[in-house]
Amino acid sequence: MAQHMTKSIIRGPYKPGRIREQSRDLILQAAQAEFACHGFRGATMQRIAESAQVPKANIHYYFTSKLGLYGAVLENTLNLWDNVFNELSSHDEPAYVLSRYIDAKIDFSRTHPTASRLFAKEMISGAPHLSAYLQQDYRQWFKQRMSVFESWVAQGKMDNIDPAHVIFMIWASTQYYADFEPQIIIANDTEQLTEQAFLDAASSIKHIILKGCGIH
Amino acid sequence: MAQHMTKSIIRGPYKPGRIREQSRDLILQAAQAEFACHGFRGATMQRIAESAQVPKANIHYYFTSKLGLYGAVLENTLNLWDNVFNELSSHDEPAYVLSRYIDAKIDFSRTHPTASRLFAKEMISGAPHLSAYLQQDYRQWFKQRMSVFESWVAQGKMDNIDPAHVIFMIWASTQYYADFEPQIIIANDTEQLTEQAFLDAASSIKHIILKGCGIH
DNA sequence: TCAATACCTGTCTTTTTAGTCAACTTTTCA
DNA sequence: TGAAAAGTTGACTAAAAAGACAGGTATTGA
Repeated sequence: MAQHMTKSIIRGPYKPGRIREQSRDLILQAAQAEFACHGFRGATMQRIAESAQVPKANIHYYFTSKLGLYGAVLENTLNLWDNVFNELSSHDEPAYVLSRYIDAKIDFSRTHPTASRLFAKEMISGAPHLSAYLQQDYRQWFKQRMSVFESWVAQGKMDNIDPAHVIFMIWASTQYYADFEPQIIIANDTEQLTEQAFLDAASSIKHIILKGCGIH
Repeated sequence: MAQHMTKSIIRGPYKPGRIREQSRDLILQAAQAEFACHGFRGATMQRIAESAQVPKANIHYYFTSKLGLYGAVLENTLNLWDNVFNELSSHDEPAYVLSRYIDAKIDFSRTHPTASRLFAKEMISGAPHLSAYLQQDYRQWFKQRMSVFESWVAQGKMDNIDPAHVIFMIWASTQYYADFEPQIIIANDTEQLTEQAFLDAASSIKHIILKGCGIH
């Protein structure tokens, strides 16, 4: 009530669908964290409800089922992903493109760790809910990048390495700092990963990838 | 019965504890796969029982509880890990050590994918059941390797890169081929990963890591 | 102001789950 | 060989889970 009034002042008068959007976002946020931590089967609607501080029945008002909620979370997270990486399309200089891409990936790991973990969990489980995405957008994206790398190899701008492995190495290395955080924290003897730690990681990864691929 | 007789012929006369060992192994195997796929909470005793083709009550005869079973699976897998990597202790030539290490890691991903996925799932969940291991054996192992890298840097045998990031890159890149198999399969446009695919991956990773670190 | 619509939630049902237990069979070894 | 020990399992219980739903409140626009 007081809360709703405040929001209406900030965001304008109520319209049908407005509250819907806010509540859905709140639930999606909590659900993402819960699914990222415990996987689809391990997550419970009750815990998601508690985390979002809404009654469990409220979740079922906005989402058809647990599976429907999970699908919405995945879709939501995929959009986020696309928005972040779409800009990095094409450029002639591999050093520039790869540097920016590695920076963006590391930044994503820092700012959206749960999104990264959600996908990691889904992949490790065999990606049963991502087949449509993997077969289409992802496959297309991957093939495009492959051809860019191949043109760089043909132009002598980098060593003759299978581009797939380079891409996998970049993904693996950058996502590692989100997905395997506990391991890194203990190795670093620290409480939590600072922004500087992520910048250092990006710097090392860029050094090794660029030099390792013979890119100047 | 027939099964038991066969085994007794192959492995000698029965002794107390013999059947115990066999049944435990069978259950542990099934449990590892189930926990790797669905995580601790997502796995169910019923599914593990079906996968191992034993009644659920039989699992509770050998393991105190679901948590006890999970602990046994983790311990079992940790031993496996140690046995594979302990040999690679120390050698003067970084190129030799890192090459063999990368080969061993990739081979582990190929031959023990569920073990890799089990740990990945546990890490992504925040490693709630691995704190003891991480705080002791792992920490110790990590510090030892760090000092080896530092001596290489001091001797001018490799570039001045924070060793932690190099180790993380190797782990991330090699484990990726076990943990993110669905993604790699779709990118490669194949049905399953062949041994050759793993060898190619190892080759590319070695090229990039060694050259990228300035190791000759 | 006042219907109409959107939103909220306590309570209930059904299914799934971990774990128990007592009766049973098989194996061992003296 | 036969009694003790080890192993096996169907049937049960209690707790936790997803989901349904009716009866409520809040918001809207005319």
